[in-house]
Amino acid sequence: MRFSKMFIPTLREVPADAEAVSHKLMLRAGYVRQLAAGLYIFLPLGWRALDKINAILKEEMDAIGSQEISMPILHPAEVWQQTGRWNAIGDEMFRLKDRTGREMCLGMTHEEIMTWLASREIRSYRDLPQIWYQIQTKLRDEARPKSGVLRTREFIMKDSYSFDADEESLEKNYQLHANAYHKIFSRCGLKFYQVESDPGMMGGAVSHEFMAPSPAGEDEVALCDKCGYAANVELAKSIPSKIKTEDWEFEEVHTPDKRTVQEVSNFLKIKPEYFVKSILVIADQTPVLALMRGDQELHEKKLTKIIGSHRPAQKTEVKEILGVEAGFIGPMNQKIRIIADSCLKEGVYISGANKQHYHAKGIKPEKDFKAEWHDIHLAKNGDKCSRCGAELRIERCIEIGNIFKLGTKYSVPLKAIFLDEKGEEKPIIMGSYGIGPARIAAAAIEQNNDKDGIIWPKSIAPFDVEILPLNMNDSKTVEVAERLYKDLREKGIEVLLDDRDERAGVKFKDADLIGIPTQIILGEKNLKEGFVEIKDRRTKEAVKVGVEEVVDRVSV
RNA sequence: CGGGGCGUAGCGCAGCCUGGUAGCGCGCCUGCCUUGGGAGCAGGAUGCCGGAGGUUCGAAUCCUCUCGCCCCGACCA
Repeated sequence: MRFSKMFIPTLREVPADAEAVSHKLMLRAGYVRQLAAGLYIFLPLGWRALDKINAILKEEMDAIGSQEISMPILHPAEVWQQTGRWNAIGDEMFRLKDRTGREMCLGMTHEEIMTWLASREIRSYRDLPQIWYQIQTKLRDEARPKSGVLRTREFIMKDSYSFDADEESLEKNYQLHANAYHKIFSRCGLKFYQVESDPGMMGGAVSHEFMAPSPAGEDEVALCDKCGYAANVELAKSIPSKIKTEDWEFEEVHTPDKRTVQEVSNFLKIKPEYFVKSILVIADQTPVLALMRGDQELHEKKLTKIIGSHRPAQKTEVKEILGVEAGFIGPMNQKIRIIADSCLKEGVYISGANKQHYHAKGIKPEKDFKAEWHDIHLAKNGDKCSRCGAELRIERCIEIGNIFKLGTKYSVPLKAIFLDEKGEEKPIIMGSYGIGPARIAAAAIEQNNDKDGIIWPKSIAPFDVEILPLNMNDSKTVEVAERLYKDLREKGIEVLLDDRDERAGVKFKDADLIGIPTQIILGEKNLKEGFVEIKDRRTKEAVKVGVEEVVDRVSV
């Protein structure tokens, strides 16, 4: 392509409402434009990059026997009603009515429709296994679209679905996908981790996420470099640092108006890890007391798995239920259900004394209070790995893909049944697998950029090579540029020729910004001696090469 | 949905407090000049000051409502 004919609206200044690096660079380099919150237009360069990513997705999907199909984006409500998700999902689903008043929605994912298809067409174990996939638009009315293309209300997704006769076969398809995903993300030049994750509303028991480390990400993962344990912090197990067991005897300490752990800690000059933090929550009308060590954070999702959905108690409720003001509550002599974090099992602690302006020192777990012990704290840097004891590290990541074992969650309600060898009816065992191509692009930029702009991994760059004829008024320059442009393309290399009548500086700046991996620089002086420069965008290293050698020296 | 911030030219911003009819830089257009890191000179175009209502002789500026966008949090197949 010729730069002069291609729509590449680069920006000198950063639009004010971009925060994430990838967002800023995608806007500045002319890859995307924003239509409204969470709605993005992909411009020619951006679309080419996505095409590259999608081509890789297709190759790797085809390689595991997954078959590409295309499903409607507009769905009738009934199918979603049958699985219960019509009601389970709230405002995140775009809903509408057709002209006859029939309720419809815009697809946010396709488990229902895929299963619907399977239910009509798959009869026998002989029809299994199947893997179907599509690369297609999804719509979700996100509460908070953010970070450019990373969280949007409309986005393209590669979603595949496996249909199996039994668990072993599902396991096989699950591993096929996991392996394919490793290949895909590696080929896209990303640094990534496969981590254990919470299946959430997708249902099913097992799921993994593929996470690309980046400060722009929304998730945190806990990683053990020694044994390889890797999990999203929403379920990561960890062992907080051990503390010394003090030989305090039980006593009540006057702590006037000192309520928070920090306040009491400062007042008594005792570190927060010697405190028990008591948090009252209300789960379905029933009060539950959650106990944390003073230096730990409660992880809501972990608690939800144990007691179901809940909310924090209001101040008046605390007084009503426990008979003492928030800030002075403790676990002793409580009649209500108590969930305590496992790390509190050992040690001697301080907590509220259940008495206004008093805290109790010398509390011994199991002796002074009973509780159900669970890991309900948020894993943090420096915690120990629950498997091998080595130190964990927490890294912020972008979720670029996920894989779920769904089991029969969708096949049962949608009656996707097959007859096995014995003629018995069985529900199809399913899995679902997603990848966000735009997130791959954004993550690639997040992981590969410098002060001058994007540095695309070769595999997903919108072009392989950019030719920079520095002076378009020099006939020799133009002649060589045109010849290289033609020869390289004939060799199957995708070339962007900056044929604009711009000064050298502008061309250099734009080339670095849009990030094509290889630049071929044609300067007058070099050309007179028969040389051009081949410059690597990433290292900025340039080599002088004879004009006739260029085509052979440029590899894809 | 809760908290915060911002809407003035294509982009980045000033002006608003203290009301008097719109400004800067970049970009854009024309010409000259220049061609190895966002050149220079000369000339030019561009605004419902997000929208609606109100106060006032007069509103970008003050007041009320509303819409939009961004950030933090909640939420997130």
